[in-house]
Amino acid sequence: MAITIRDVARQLGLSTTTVSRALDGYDDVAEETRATVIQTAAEMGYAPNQAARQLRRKRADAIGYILPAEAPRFSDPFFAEFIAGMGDQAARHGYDLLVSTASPSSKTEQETYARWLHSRKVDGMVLNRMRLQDWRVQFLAQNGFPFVTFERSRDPYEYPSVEVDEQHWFSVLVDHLVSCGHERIAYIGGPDDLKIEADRFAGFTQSMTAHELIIIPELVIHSDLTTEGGYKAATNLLHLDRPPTAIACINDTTAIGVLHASAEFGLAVGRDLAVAGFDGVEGFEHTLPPLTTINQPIYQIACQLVQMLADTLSGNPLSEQHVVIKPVLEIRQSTGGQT
Amino acid sequence: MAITIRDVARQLGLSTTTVSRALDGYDDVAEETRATVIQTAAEMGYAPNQAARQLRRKRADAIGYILPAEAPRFSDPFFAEFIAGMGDQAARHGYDLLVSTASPSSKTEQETYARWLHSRKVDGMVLNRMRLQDWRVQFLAQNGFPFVTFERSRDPYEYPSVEVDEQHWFSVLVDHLVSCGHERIAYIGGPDDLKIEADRFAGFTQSMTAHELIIIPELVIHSDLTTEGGYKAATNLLHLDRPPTAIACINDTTAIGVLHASAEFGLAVGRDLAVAGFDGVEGFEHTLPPLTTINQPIYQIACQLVQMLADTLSGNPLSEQHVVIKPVLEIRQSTGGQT
DNA sequence: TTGTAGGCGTTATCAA
DNA sequence: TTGATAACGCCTACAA
Repeated sequence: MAITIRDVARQLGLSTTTVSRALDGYDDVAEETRATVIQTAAEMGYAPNQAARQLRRKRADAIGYILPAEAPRFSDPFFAEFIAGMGDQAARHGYDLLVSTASPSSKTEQETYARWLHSRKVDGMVLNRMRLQDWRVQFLAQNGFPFVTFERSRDPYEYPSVEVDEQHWFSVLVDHLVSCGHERIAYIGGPDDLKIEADRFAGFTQSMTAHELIIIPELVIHSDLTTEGGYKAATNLLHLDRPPTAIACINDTTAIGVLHASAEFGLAVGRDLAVAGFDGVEGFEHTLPPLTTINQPIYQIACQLVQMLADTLSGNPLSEQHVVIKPVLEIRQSTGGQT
Repeated sequence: MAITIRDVARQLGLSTTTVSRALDGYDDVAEETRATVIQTAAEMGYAPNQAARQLRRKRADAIGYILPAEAPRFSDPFFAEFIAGMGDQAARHGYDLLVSTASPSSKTEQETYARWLHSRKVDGMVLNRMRLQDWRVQFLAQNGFPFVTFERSRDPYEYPSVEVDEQHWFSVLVDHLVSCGHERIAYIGGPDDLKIEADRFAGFTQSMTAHELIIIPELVIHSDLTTEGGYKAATNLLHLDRPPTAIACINDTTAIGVLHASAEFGLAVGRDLAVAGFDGVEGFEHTLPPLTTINQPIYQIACQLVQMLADTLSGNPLSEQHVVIKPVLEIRQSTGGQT
């Protein structure tokens, strides 16, 4: 059995109260007492039982994140980076990170959120991959449960969030394609109910319209944000009688698949065909050719989210409720940019 | 405040005992009583307080995983897939997955393991990226704490694990390079203390020796398992007076960087230079050219690990203590394989 | 400055 | 079949 506070107290001939307060840094403990307590506790390998502490303090010192994993063999590096960021920042604040997986909008997803909320397993949650109408926002907001999000759904609730002006930056990406001389530009997006799909496609439309270019329906494809999806979508596009000269992808992962399909068609990406992504996942500057993208600091965004959640949980007012991050357009060879 | 079991009991005019037992499926409760209890509890939105339950039951219904994140902007997709697999399987067994991050062998890592163990935040742990001598194995084993690992360290303790015969399969990979006619083969590895480094390099040596080829010291490089590291290592290799004609990489992520460097040197990978990786991360079949690799079912391995841990925790004897997974050699274009 | 005592919500033991 | 009661380990008024 693990060592309890009572064991430490008994060992020292003190009451559990004193030990508890010494360890928690209260100032009504003699310095000398505190010193011995801390030392003895460390020697004995004492660590407070979390369950007991949680029960008493009514908080879990944990934050939750439910990975929107669509399928087995889910390996979008975006999430590795996102989780690493949350984990690091959570640790800095003394929080644990509880992770579960659930298919978006599935029954499992609902059950998991409900269970974590009701059972107080976590003190707050981080959400991303927001949907246009997001039941999670409604559910958490209505239950008064703390949460922060990356991207904002369109639900009429007030909550802290970090976001990127997706529409604007996607239009910047498309502007870049246009400035390279492209007119017949395709778009490979994601599921219709996702906020990023709506925003990024809006950015696509915005830029095309501003340049008086026509959006050709057969060049607009809904895919699933995976490399495999991008590969298939691009294969279809390149089979067309009049294929596009440029393809703007909703994310980097999709773009990788497009690069592959292009190569199979014998096209030199950057010369015969321009390809651009969005996200800026670490390591994707090493694709062939290197991928032009909108680079968002995913790790920092994840840190920022946890920071905001931690502030909320400890009652610190947030200086900014809606943090807007400015990503960077990285022009690389996949759109003919310099090496 | 959340609804407690007492609220439910009061509502029904029953004792908390009966409610608890009805909900937990004990058979000494009248069927009729159970039915009303279950229904009322659901209607009231009751969910057991986890902290109280854990305190009483002396288990957390959670398993832990500490992500060996070396640096910020950590985005190896291997881990996204690994976490997704663990999360899914944990959920199936009613376990939560607690994730933290720590730099390998850092003080933080030690503190986190110690804290989770002593505070009983988790019932068991999953380890990977094992080191040759792994303090984690010693620490957990000596404390009698349940854990499972992917790969085995060389510590003299008995514990359940899943592993791949890394040496054998890396030698298969190198055999393949040799069979393509290569003799001047380079190796880009990882940190010296990692089990996979020792094993995969041993596989390299084994194959080279078997074919009576010379291992040229300047063609053996220690890198850091990242794309960036692979890029730099390959750049150095290709700057040599007599560069290699083939490069075997310790993992896929490293290989991606090698592909990039090769392109910068104007080399057509698959024709001028052969490149091979190891891991088989989902989506990496779409690199340019598609990467020859040893494909391990990462998702399934993660599931299997959690399954074994769950069995251990519930006292089921494991049918196999050391599960050996057979990966597959995927020959693709990066080594001149067929399209 | 230190100790006593009660309770957080649940489950297990024992008695009815 | 059900209920009273105690205990899990900790924290915190309150008392000393």
